[in-house]
Amino acid sequence: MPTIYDIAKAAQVSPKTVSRVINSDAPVRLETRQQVEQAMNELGYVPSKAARSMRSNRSGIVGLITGAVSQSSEISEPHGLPDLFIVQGIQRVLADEEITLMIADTGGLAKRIPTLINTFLQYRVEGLIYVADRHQRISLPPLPQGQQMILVNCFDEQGTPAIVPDDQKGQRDLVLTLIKEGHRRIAYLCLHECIATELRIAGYQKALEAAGLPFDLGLVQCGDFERCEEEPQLQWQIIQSWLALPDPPTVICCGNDEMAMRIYGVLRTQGMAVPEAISIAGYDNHRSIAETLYPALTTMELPYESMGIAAAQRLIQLIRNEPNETPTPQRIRGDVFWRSSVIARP
Amino acid sequence: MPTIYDIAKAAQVSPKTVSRVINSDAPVRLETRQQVEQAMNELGYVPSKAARSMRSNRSGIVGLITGAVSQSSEISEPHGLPDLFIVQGIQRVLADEEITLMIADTGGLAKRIPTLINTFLQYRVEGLIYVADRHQRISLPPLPQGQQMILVNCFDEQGTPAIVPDDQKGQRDLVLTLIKEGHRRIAYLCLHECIATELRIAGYQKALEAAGLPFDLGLVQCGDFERCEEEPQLQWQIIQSWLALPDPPTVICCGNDEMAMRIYGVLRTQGMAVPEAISIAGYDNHRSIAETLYPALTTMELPYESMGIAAAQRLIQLIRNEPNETPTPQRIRGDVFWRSSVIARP
DNA sequence: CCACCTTATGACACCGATGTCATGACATCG
DNA sequence: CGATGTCATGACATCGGTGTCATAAGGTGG
Repeated sequence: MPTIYDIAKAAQVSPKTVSRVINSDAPVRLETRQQVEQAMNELGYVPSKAARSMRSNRSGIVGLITGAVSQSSEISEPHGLPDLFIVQGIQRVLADEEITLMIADTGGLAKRIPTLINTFLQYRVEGLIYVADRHQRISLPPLPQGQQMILVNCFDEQGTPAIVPDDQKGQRDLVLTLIKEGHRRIAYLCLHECIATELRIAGYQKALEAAGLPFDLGLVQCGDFERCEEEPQLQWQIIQSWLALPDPPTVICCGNDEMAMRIYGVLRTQGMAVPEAISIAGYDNHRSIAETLYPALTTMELPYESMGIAAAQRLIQLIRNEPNETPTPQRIRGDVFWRSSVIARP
Repeated sequence: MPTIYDIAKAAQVSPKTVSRVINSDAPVRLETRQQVEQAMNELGYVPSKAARSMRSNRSGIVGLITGAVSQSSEISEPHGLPDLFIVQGIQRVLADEEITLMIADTGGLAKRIPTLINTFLQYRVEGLIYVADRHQRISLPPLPQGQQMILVNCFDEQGTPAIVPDDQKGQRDLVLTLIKEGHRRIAYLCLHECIATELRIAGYQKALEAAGLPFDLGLVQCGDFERCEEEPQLQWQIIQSWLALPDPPTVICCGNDEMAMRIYGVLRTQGMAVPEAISIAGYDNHRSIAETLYPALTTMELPYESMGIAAAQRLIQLIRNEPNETPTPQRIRGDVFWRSSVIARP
């Protein structure tokens, strides 16, 4: 690979002049510039970032860590996680700023994180991004003074800048939409206990409250049986008990789209049509499910891409030392995706 | 950030001795080594890859390009792409070799590829990986002499080393398994025309042939109506026409898991139970669908992770100049995932 | 006892860029 | 016409490491 010295020799100028042509940071005679450019083209010159960043102290690299399961040390089974969209959102912003992204995957082993961070530091990354696979609290090892970092889909207790989905407002908005469409009895088949579940149940309650509807504890049940053999039956039992109520629900909100998909199967196996017999709503807008299901699923978007964009923008602000008033964690809203799995009621 | 000079001063040795401690490439007196190590710990020393790779001419970086739609210039709508698994497979291998991965996303714009490659070249990547979002033929701009590259999920005409899924053997294996379980009349509801579809239909034929079963052209239909409004009806028409045959199929192979998921909905809407009335098989083992559907979907794995692993291994061989006899493209086999959407027949 | 080798360390140049400063050729101005 | 300014260019040091070579101290063998 040729260097500026090779170019300089070929164009019969000094290396410094080649540098000036590359950076156009000082006047160069047109004729000279053309000679240099010709030499660069002929030799196929590509500048070396390593040499460049050594002088300028700017690597142009941001490091991203993903795939860890914070507490446990087991290897997690990734489920087709669309948290890839977070990375895509980040990419989009960074590409515009001419920042290159380095990605490291813990492979589910939290203990690898310090090593990964160290590798990034060796490359003198200008910022670090940690992306969790689900909304959670985490705790990362301390970083060197002045090293910027941002958390996505998670937060810590030290107040590191963090971007999380607004699960509470999300569930609230979804339920409010259902109410607006005439539903009064809304069941919630939630996921196992976790931060998202807590926030979403709170949002569900807020929506009912805002609409002046009573909160019926019986209409909130955990429908997540971790895909054990009997899950469909257990879920059907819950639904049956709801249907047996004097005032049965007209719509079931599911903890996420995957659960909604399974409930489609359960209901239909029992001869119940969606949405004619009962409406179904999901959460996440996991598109390969929500758009593909028949009928397509009404759901609340988990705004992964927006979160990625927000994270990258915030990180760039940090790198540039621009002030930012946004409190941490910064909660990102998603949109309701209204599809045909819910029918309006008079 | 401290340098070896700072460490050298603190430990009262020369920079070169610090270097020796870091690389243990020459004998250092125990006492001296401890002094240096102590200084490194106290000052929080992290070596600079930029400086290091400048001398050694080894960046320790591999670049990966993903997300492009080769021909068209439109932005594609990613569908929850599990080709993330390709990247994870690559990661796993590279991490063991202490190679760091740089990732760039075209955002669906093929014309950005040359720029991305150029950026990678600036970092002096030791190898390039191009990952396509679906099995296809592509054509990439030429690379500088000696620059190693490997294609994943795609191939070109220049014979660049490529890793692709073995769609033909995959579909053949799946159908052979169905036959082994007693099915004799197997319908195939395929995707739109593309390389994967061609290969899979060929595999379907080979399986019938191998089992001595007749190939009935009527049992192969395109069921991909691009999610237009009438898709469910059109699909139902096809299925109805099959069911009206004197010797109707006992199982429907779908072009992929998403289509299988939609067919579940279509069949159930028509009051047909899966798998009691008719069995369903998919393709891809898109886990968030296949495992989550009720009943769980029998399908053929699209071996994305294995492809990633194979690609990374092959690339490392190329980088190290090790000989490799494997022909290009190298086809990776997946496994049949037998789940409850298909019942055995006597 | 001296030639020779091994161990432990340092001095110095170099990798490929860029910042600083110097220099020569003109142009401009009083 | 000489002082000053601008343009165009080059020499040289520098960023943070490592390769090469030199060197001093101590051990070994003939």
